[in-house]
Amino acid sequence: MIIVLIGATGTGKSKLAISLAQKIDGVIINGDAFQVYEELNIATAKPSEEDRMKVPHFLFDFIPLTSSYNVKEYQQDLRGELAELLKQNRNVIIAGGTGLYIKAGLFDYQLKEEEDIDLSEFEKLNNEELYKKLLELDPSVEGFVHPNNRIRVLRAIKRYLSSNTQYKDIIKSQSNKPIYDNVKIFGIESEREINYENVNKRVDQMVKDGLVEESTSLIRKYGRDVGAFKAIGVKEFFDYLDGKSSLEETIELIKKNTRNYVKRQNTFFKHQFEVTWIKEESEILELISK
RNA sequence: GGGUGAAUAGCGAAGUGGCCAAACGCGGCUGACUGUAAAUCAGCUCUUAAUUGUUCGGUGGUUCGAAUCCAUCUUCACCCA
Repeated sequence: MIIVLIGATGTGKSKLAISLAQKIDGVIINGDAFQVYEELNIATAKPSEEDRMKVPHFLFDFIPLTSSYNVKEYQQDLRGELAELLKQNRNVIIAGGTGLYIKAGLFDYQLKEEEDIDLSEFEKLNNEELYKKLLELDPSVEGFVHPNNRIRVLRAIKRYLSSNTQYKDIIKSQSNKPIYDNVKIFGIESEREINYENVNKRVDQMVKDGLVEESTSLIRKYGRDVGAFKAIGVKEFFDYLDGKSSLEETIELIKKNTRNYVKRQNTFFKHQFEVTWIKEESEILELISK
């Protein structure tokens, strides 16, 4: 059985995952884009050593901070772990907040091997020109990518050039269903206001636990050009280190960014998954015992 | 007690007679999402079902027309006593 446990930041996913795993003799696989990185512990709210002793945890804390990781790699890693665990007939709980990663891993997203393609030619273009160029190459993305969304436009160009396949054909080739049997997706329901309060408290706790020290020392150690430093709780310290914002402002910004992130997560979950929304663990236990 | 300046939508801040329901920023809300996803991007944000109604500290004027001009009051800031 694969149980997917999603929910916005600050809804208590990790805790629930551990408790649930203990009850059903399950293991936990990380479904979070940033908890895969080493060294980034406090900002990502990675489960503690102690928690990891209680229940086997997979795909946590295993990518060097300075390497870049992406959906494709996660898809492979997740499927690799699942193959192994399902062979052993284990109950698996995938818990995390990165909807895209979880979806790409579980559903039949076609992410082909790609060669490196030099996009520097395209990067010189302005948004409008770039979008026009994209439509010349792959007209089927029209309506799927906003012209201002440079990152996506560039990605779409790269995807087309390296696969030579139109976007609509990639989508068509997929079933839009999980590739595994017996997948149950549960979402932790939380009122926005309570969720926000928890986020604020959680950030304060992180600060007490040494967030400032961890983030600033990692930035000093590795510089700023590190993909993983896009994490909330790290990037906000750039201005702090430059003396452009105070510690208080920085902490407030982290809270705000987390709140905004909560909103985006919920939008994704709501529209991209068929979620059974639950408030308590008992509801999951009841539903999976059927 | 005297003088000067300020008061604009949730906040900051433009606007100094018609093109103003009022730029812009922030915050908030909604949404998109197939290799940067804790990223990136879009829409909405006085009010109404609406080409509706009510606004720019209060009141009263001037004017065909006022957030913008005049008078007065209130509050705040600074300066002089």
